[in-house]
Amino acid sequence: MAESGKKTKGKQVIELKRIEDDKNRVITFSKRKSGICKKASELATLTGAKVGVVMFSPSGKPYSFGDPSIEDVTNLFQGVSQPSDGSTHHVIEAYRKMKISKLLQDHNDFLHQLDDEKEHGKKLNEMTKGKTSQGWWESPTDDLNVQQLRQMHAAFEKLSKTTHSKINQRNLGGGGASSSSFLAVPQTRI
Amino acid sequence: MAESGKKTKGKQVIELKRIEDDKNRVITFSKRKSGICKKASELATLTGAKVGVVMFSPSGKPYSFGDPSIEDVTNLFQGVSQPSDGSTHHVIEAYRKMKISKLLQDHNDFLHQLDDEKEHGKKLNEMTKGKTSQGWWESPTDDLNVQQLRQMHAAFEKLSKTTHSKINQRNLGGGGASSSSFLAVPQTRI
DNA sequence: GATGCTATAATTAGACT
DNA sequence: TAGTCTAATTATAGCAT
Repeated sequence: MAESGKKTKGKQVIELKRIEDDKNRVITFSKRKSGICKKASELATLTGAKVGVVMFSPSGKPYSFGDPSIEDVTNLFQGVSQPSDGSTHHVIEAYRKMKISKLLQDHNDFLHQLDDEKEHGKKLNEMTKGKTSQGWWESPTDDLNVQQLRQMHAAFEKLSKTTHSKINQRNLGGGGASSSSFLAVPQTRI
Repeated sequence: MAESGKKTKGKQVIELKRIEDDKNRVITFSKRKSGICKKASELATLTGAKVGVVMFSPSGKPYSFGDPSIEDVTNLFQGVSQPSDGSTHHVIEAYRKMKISKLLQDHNDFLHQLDDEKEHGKKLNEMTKGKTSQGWWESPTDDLNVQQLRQMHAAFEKLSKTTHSKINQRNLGGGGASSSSFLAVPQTRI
């Protein structure tokens, strides 16, 4: 029969820009995430290198790969150990973590919305409906609060920078100017 | 000519174990390091994911890639170093509050800017500002905060709807971040 | 919405520069 | 040390399940 002769189109070239189609984007993330982890694993095996990979999916879910371990590698990179502070109120801390994480996710989605005119707030709505993703912030380690604040700020900072370049800033003349310099504030006494 | 007919052997299969030959191992690391960073960059571009990669070469040199930046991504996952003093419990606590407060301020500023560009989201902005200006995040027993988060959520959503056509910028600079954040840090040594 | 399939694009081992 | 070339291996885009 005059069949097409080929079962599939095979791999096609794709443009190096954000994949707009929701489903496709998620599938691509999933597949390529695996690919990168495999590559990282091979690199570590073949060369004996220490490799750490951290990825946050478009929806904000964290994934990681590490050899010897993601913690080891990132700590090695930052060259630090973390202070264990067991004196904080854990309930409040947990709540705070949840809130911060949530806000961070919100911002991620918000950024994408600005970038993505087709989808408006569809995803945001779905997310709000209750499937707050669970994950890294519920990890056993209990001393991530300060760090997570920095995460938060990094996110905001990026957001601000991105926006400022487009919108003529108006609010940063006075105290608000510290948006970008805030992170540089050392551990000073309050 | 009765030559072998092929200029090179092409890519050969290699065992998934440590490459013993020194030179070969280093070359492989170098090549595959580039490959992984490229993949990571593509993943970030295609799916909007945040990706961070940290690698220590066989000789101990650190390399990293990050989108938006390696610091942001690793901070997001683990947090940056904190000079552990042991006596900073309370300071940290207060510091956190200050930072949260500042973050919210920055955030409000951001909302203001968007609002300034387009007047449609004015009321929502007021709402958000009103809810947050009283310091809800500092309440010791804040059981309603999730709800308020959702309100903030709504504000984001509405705001994005009114402004997304105005702001048409890619998330965080895209490819620009890639090239500039692919850096070797020659200071650390293991 | 995750997995498997297939044809094709992309990566890379080896040799050289 | 990094870049080039070639041939062969891998990864994966588009579909199907």
